[in-house]
Amino acid sequence: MSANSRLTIAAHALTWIGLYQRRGHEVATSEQIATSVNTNPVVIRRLLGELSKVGLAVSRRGAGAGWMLARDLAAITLLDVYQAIEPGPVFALHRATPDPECVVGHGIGPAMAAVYDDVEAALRRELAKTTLEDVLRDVLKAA
Amino acid sequence: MSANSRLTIAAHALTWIGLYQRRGHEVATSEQIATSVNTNPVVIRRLLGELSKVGLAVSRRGAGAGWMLARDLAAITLLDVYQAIEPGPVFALHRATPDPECVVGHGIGPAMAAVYDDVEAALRRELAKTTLEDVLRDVLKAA
DNA sequence: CCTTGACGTAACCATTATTGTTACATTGAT
DNA sequence: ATCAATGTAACAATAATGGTTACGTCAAGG
Repeated sequence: MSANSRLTIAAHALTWIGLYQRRGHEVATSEQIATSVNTNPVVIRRLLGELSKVGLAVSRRGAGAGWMLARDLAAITLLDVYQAIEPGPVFALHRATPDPECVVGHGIGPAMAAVYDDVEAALRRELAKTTLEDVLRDVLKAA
Repeated sequence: MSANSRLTIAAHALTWIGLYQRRGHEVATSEQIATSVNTNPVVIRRLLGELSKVGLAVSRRGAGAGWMLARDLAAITLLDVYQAIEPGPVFALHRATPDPECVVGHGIGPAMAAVYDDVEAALRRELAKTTLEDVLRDVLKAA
């Protein structure tokens, strides 16, 4: 599976902003975050742009611009982040429609879809258990 | 996420073989399966090849060649199939190592890895709940 | 022993998602 | 008016998936 690191980067960015703000700073720039993540600032701006659309982050423009959290770290779960940035499901059905004349080809789609729904629900339940506050606590504990 | 349909196709193929065998046939050809799945026979052979490596399917060569199940449908869970064909994890950590001088950059990897382990475990638990026998029952019920 | 049907596999290509990068218009406090 | 940083377009590189063609290999049955 094309493992993607979008959730990792998004959680990293938000956690970084949260810690930075707790240390007394107003806003964090995409360049600062990109340095910690070790990537390009545009990657950060793109991700935070998606997060701002769903009300997890807020950006300021002009002089003294940068990013802030829209809510406290404790009020953001990994599920919130996941839903903001993950478009498609983990598993897909057939690319081309299976043979509808075949019993299996006809019934396999709904059967698998039901399973996939349960799997996605379990995945979401698990992601909902962890807040970014939890993540930050683990991060500081490891230091 | 690059939603992939490999699990769907694999479950479809195995279920098809299982039903075909119950109807009294010895072996199923990749061409027959491909017709039901609506794809190319090579795609089926590639997938079943991976499944045979972990002991879920068996192939015969020569004249009268084709595929058989290595175990009954009731003894194959979707987790078995998933583990045979899914190489990587659903979520990945950073592509490039984050800044180790940064508190967050240093601790975020292990923190997220722990969460991802729990998520994968939940996903596997869910897939283990369904056997191909269950899938076939749903398929026949829909007919 | 040789024909034959299907497997096993390599080699491409097309499509898509993700990530990295450059470039530039826009914003808004100072 | 300046200027730092956002918002966004555009493009390349990489990788995974899936479709296709081609061909060597195998073994049952004539």
